[in-house]
Amino acid sequence: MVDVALAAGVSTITISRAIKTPDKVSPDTRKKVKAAMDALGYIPNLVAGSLASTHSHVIGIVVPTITNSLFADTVEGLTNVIRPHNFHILIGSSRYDIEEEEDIVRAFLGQRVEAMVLTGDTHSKATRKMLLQTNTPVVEMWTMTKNPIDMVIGFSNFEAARQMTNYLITSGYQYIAYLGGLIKNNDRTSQRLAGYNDAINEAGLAYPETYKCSSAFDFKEGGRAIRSLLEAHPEIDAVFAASDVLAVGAIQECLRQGWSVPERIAIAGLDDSIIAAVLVPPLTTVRIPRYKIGEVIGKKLLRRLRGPRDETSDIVDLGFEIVKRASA
Amino acid sequence: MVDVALAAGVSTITISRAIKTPDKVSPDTRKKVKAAMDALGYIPNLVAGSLASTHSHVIGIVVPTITNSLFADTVEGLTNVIRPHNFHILIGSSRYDIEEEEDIVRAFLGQRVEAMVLTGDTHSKATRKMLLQTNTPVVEMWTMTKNPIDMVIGFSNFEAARQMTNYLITSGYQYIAYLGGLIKNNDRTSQRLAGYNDAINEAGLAYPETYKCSSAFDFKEGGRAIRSLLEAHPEIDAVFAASDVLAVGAIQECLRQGWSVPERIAIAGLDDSIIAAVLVPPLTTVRIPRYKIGEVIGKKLLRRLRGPRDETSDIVDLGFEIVKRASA
DNA sequence: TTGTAGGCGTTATCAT
DNA sequence: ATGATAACGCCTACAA
Repeated sequence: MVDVALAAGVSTITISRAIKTPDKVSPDTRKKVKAAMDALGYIPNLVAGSLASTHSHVIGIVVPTITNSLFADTVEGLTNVIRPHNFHILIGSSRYDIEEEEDIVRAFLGQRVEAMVLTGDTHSKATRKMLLQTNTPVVEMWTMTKNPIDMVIGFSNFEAARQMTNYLITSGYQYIAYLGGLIKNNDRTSQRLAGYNDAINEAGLAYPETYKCSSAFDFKEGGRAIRSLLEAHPEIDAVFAASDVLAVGAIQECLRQGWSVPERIAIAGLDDSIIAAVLVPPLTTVRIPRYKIGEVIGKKLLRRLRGPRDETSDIVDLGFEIVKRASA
Repeated sequence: MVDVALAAGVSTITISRAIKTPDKVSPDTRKKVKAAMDALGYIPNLVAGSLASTHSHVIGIVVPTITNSLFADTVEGLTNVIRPHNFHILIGSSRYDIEEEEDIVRAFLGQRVEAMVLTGDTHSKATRKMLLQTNTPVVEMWTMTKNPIDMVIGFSNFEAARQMTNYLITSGYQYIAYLGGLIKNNDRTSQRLAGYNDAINEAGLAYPETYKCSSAFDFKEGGRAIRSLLEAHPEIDAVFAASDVLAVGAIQECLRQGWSVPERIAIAGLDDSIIAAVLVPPLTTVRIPRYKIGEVIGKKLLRRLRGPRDETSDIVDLGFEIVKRASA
């Protein structure tokens, strides 16, 4: 910057202003500065800028897995909103482990991210403490919670599961099993299970505990689960898989076994992943506003970080939608 | 850090050393420092550290789209390798636009990323210039090129397309159309088209230009393309879609139209995306080592940035694999 | 509209 | 093994 200043015949602060707040500099100087910058190939050191201004222009986000295109949609929505404002994204994947999440949060806070976006509302004590103590704006996403760290932007996993289960019940299925994800330290999967239980109870139904399976989100697990379910309980006529991955795996297995879907057994999922619509039969599932979640996070954070006071609620429920297709 | 130093009764540099190079500090002081840090909830400011040391511990990566789980796999592979070494990832999506890529590269260099990972080998002049001038380690991925900026880690899109086309030819198909992505400023799609052309020519075949379609990567485009192809050229008995997305869209459209796959028309893809195996019929496609690409990038970069001199080649061809399934 | 002085929170360097 | 001092490259505050 000193070099550029010398070349342009001005002081360094004028260079800084010409870059950050061009309208505070005369058009003439602006031109000279631009020329000097180009000539020298100057790229401002934003690290130094961050240190001096305490504005890093970076937002951190932790997702359980990057691979899963579900969260990728949210990340894409977020970047698209914040990029025009010169914000960037530091991304980390926790592999569904709150200790790993803690490590990432610590590292990102060290990088002085201006805000943190976390998946779900289940975090380690240390994570909560660090975030509160540093007074970092926080978004917990893909969930709804009564007791947020700060902002919450997502949908009710409980309601999504409850309504889909209800849909199966009112469609006339009598023996509805449940295929869910691992529950430990995962509020999304826990809430979905709770939603299923609630719907079943409300309807006055009662099944053995073994109507419920939980496994990692994996095609193969979905197949394995449905096989053991139907072996143990041949009366089962519908399965609600609280994740499309499991549902798809289950449907594939049914094809292999010659069990027709939905005639022998109906299968519903949750996510409306990209596979759901192209599957044969197309999957009845719950559509989550994945991209929108990212966009809303971006908008809320921009306001919180730079904008005027935000009067809108810090808890945003973006809802979901039951998508009825042929599989159930 | 000053507060921690005071609390521990040592100087700031000792705090720094206790964190970064614990073995250079006596076990006793280490304990005192740890206690002071915990008591104060101290989180070191890595921004200041980056400025002082010129090591940001951040690697930038630009992908055409985050949404696409293809690149997400690569990002996941990369993070998993570098996380244990305290490196982090700044991610950006260019939306298949080299001007956007340029903006992102400029911003990331401003953040003083220690290395940049780019998709493909087609970049703006300014992008190349910035990267070379700043002497930043660069990886161009998902491609092979004779004229790299620095490192190249990927596979030959030309060969992948050529071999798949060949497979269709040797399988006995006579009229093989091509469905590809948009070619402008995209070396991957261009190379795939070239590979198809090469195989067709080598086999002594000749088709009208209208045997080739190009469109955005989108289910609907795949469907639209195959409809117009078969209307214009009913003799076509196979389609090579140089992307699974297009292939899946095409297969879905065939189902709708009542054209059996592969009897009426065979369809092959490229990517081996997660959908390929679960589709009905399962998709014949080309498997790309997506996750591995990310891992190798991580390993090479770690060596380049911190390790001993790397004697292995800076151009790594990770190959691909023809996956034969029922659709062709 | 432009400039001066000082500081952001670390780490490199050189000493002890 | 520990410390004193001076950067790192920019921005804030204040001044002209």
